[in-house]
Amino acid sequence: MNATVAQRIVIIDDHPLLRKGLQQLAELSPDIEIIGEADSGPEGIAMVNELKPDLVLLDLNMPEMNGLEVLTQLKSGASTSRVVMLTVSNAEEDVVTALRSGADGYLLKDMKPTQLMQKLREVAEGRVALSPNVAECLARAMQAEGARDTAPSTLDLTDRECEILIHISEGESNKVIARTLSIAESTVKVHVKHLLKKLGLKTRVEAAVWAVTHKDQF
Amino acid sequence: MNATVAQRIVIIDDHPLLRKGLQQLAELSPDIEIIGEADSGPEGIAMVNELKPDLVLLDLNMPEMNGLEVLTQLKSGASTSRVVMLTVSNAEEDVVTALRSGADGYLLKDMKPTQLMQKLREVAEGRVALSPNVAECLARAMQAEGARDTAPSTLDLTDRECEILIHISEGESNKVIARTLSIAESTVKVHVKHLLKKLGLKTRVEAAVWAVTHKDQF
DNA sequence: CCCCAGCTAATACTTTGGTAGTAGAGACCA
DNA sequence: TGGTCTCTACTACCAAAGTATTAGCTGGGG
Repeated sequence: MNATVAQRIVIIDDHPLLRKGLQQLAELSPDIEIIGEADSGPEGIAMVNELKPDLVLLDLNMPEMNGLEVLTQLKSGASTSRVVMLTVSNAEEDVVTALRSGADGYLLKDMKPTQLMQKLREVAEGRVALSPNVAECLARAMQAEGARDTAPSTLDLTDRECEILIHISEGESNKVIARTLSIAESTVKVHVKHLLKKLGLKTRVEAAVWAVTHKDQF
Repeated sequence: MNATVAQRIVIIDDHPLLRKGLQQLAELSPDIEIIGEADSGPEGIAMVNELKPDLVLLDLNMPEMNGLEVLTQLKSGASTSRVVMLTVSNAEEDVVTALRSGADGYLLKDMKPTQLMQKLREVAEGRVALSPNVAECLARAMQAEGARDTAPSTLDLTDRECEILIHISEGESNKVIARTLSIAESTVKVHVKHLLKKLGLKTRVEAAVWAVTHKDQF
């Protein structure tokens, strides 16, 4: 593959020092460009939705909003960015949950810089990047559970929120939705706000697009 | 994209001569491989179900079983093969019926061989292949019935309007669109107003939904 | 019993979206 | 040359969307 265009990356991590390190590392790699940094989940989600990076490096352990929550919101949202977890924890549960939730990679912060860059390139090519220990960990998890159900992806929109999402995707205004459901417009606004938050989106337009591309999935 | 693997094709046509011609043509194209030939509908259906080709070339006018019947059976069955009609008839009715029945292309036998191969590659990439005359024919059919569809879809959209429509469908605000296109927000508003008028819609939400459901069509 | 989640509703405020009218610059065509 | 089209840009105004906060009501579970 010819990497003519640099990978555009957003980092979501609450450690400034680590972000600095990644910055420096990226400057040595012409095929990797860090276009944004966020030190919290919500901020990161907003940034991803705005910048639409090729890749998101996401820390697992953050105050305020857990990295896994951020991951699910990113993956359920309009974003098509690939997401790689970058963390110190190789707890089996976290690894499994992250991958189930759609993570495109799971790397540990103790990796050598050159290895890390190599892994990021692999992700850019569509592969799943795992630290060696993580791979082992994953194998064990697989053995442990054999064959069981797949696809949790609960996506906890309430009935009412789903209903309103459908109306949004049909181009209806809050006022019209309110009238057809016989509730107040202010109530519709509340539901809209909640479903936007849950989907990790910012406007009803994104919600409408999400709804038509993921219909049947909510 | 990645043409590493050749397209596996089955031909269903009752003219041995034409089949021979396609064979020779395929031998000159390393990315296209004919893995089976059938000279009747029932035989073709059986063959498709067994070989599961990437692509089926299907004649419309065959004795015993009409090509459209074969098409509907293939599309209603377990097969995931793409089906391209290859025929001498460009009767409007046939074209419309075939496409409505799920055909992935409609080509005429008088095409130049190189053109034909090109169209088949387009189908492999997920596009719909039409002979030029067929496209015209289809356009006429649309005009004829366009009254009730709420979709004027004359597609008068200018380049700029198309561009902005795409940004809308990605959930971007007028302000963001203005910034990325390096024009004023007021100008974006003008374009939005025009494209809404042309599409017969009232809000950008409807436009976004229209765009994602009719992508490639504008 | 209380607590919690979901639905309802309101107020007040800021931002964004959409309409209307005007107008200049550049391209193209007759 | 004049006419038309596209893109650009502005002003002004009103409608719609979204945020923030508070709060009453309900049903189910610990």
